[in-house]
Amino acid sequence: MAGQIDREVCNLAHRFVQKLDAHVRRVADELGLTPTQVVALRELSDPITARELANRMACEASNATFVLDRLEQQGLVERRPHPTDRRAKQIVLTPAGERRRADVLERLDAYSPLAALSRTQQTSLRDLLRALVT
Amino acid sequence: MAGQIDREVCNLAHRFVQKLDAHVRRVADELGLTPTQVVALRELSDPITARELANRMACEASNATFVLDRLEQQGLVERRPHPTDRRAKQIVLTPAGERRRADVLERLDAYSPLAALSRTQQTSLRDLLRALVT
DNA sequence: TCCATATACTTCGAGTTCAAATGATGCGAG
DNA sequence: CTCGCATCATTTGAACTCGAAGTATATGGA
Repeated sequence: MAGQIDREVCNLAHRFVQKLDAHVRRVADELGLTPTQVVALRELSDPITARELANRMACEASNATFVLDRLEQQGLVERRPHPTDRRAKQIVLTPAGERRRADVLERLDAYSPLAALSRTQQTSLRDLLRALVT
Repeated sequence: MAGQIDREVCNLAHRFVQKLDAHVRRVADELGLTPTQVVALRELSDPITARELANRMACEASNATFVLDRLEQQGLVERRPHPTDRRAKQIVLTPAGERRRADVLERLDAYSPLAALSRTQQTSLRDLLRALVT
């Protein structure tokens, strides 16, 4: 049966992503942030636009707005007018935001979700997923 | 860099699961159900317990309670006392629930999320994910 | 120049999720 | 038998998600 393996793979993918989320949640609890804030800080490397953040977070733009509201309230980011596109806004980390981001990265990197796989297995997995997503 | 491939794989997995969710959402819209109801109906094959449903749905028990409330309100399932364990309840599909489930399965199966992969690729993917989740 | 279409951001509602607390029942160790 | 701990189901609260609708700006072509 074709549906058989479909089912299992979907279920496993779901569980794997849940595992990733659980780790993010753990880090968020440690740092007194919410999970989405952790992900947003992870992705906020350079000054980027809100849409670009949504792309990196793989979510809708409305979610980016939502999390940026919170981060802005906490003084971790700043919304500046975009230099060339007046529709857009440039998101910039404040100094406090930079420090927070450093904490986030340090804790996130203290765990490799792919540790159970060898290097060649990791690249196989990457290639298979690439084929599925595009 | 190790973190490099970690990042990409996690992102790809996230996007793949989003694609799966989008399909479920589409089916849910077509049938006038919510996405979670669709997933619950898919998993409700035999009379099972609420905990078992949560396991199959890969979610917390409280979510199973939540979705069962809705399905019960709509007359699609029934909660019966469990024959041997008085803590548990047996979830049974009503005739209307059986019909609904048939619709759900038909539409869900009309699309294979793994169509982009060959059979051997599918089993490779399954094995890699198995190793990650356990 | 002016209009049609596309894009950036935001607001809002409905539905989901997890996690913690609660009450009832099962079950094994002493 | 009974005490202590595990398990089933439920309730509740905070946060997250999507998608649709609305406003402002951009951009290409008539």
